[in-house]
Amino acid sequence: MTATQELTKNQSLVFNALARADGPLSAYTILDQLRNDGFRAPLQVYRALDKLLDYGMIHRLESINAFVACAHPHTHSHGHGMIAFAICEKCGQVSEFSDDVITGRVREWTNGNGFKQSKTTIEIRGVCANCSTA
Amino acid sequence: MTATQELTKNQSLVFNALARADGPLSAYTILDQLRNDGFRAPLQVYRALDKLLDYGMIHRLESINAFVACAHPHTHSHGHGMIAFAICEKCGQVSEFSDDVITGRVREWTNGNGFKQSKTTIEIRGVCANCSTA
DNA sequence: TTGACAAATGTAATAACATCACATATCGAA
DNA sequence: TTCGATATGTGATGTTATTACATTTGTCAA
Ligand SMILES: [Zn+2]
Ligand SMILES: [Zn+2]
Ligand SMILES: [Zn+2]
Ligand SMILES: [Zn+2]
Repeated sequence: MTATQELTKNQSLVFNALARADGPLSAYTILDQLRNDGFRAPLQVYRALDKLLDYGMIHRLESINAFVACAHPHTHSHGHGMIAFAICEKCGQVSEFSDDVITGRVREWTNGNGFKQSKTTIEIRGVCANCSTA
Repeated sequence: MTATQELTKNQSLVFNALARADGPLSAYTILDQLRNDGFRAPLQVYRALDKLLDYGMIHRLESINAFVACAHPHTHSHGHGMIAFAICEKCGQVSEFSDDVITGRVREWTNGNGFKQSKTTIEIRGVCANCSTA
């Protein structure tokens, strides 16, 4: 299966919940939103989330235990450059960006130290432009 | 109070547990290690951890829900440069480093986007040099 | 010294996040 | 059609973190 194709029923429901949200959602928030669609247990959500993470359609924000739909599904190639997230602690907005210099510096460190990197998390918490002017 | 001074009893116990560990510990692991010292409830650990984080003596690893004693308490100035952690998924070893170029690039992004950064997490998961040769 | 306030501690209960174990169903290829 | 891989349903359990409230300890000024 390729990334943007033929999701199963549960995967579609979970992805759509994230896609229509204006910010990150926790697994249990998703569960509550999908009760009327037949969801009864956390595992139904977590299994779908795992697949969607595999497909690169969503991201997990480790610092807030939440999940967000990928903001740039067509433009950035997950798996190559590292992705950074700026998370507003006021409104929950998440901005996603990729920086080749950061990616390069991390690679230099890992190569220099014989560290075989598998996954890298870069999360910036703070207050977004909108919320600081308001 | 300054950072490396006069911890309270509980703060000392928690800090020493982290300092003598060879890797990160979860709050509940610390709790279990301190049962004989009178610890009975998670909050006793979490409260001490919060203070030690304030003092910059320990770090929280968001991607693994664990805490680690600062590896460079005298050399790096927490609060200025951002700190990155390389976490071995085999042995648990954590290497801590700080990179001015990464710090600068993140600052460029946040300044350019009007984002007021408060805390930044950079965590690299993978396998350390020792574990990949073994 | 004592009264008052801040900081630290003790404890139980609860909330929030995530996985295990096992049964059943669905789908596609041999 | 039969087999294996994938997906699903469900309850129980495991793990991480916080709320609420009572008590103790330390500090300092009146
Ligand atoms: Zn993305
Ligand atoms: Zn905001
Ligand atoms: Zn440190
Ligand atoms: Zn290792």
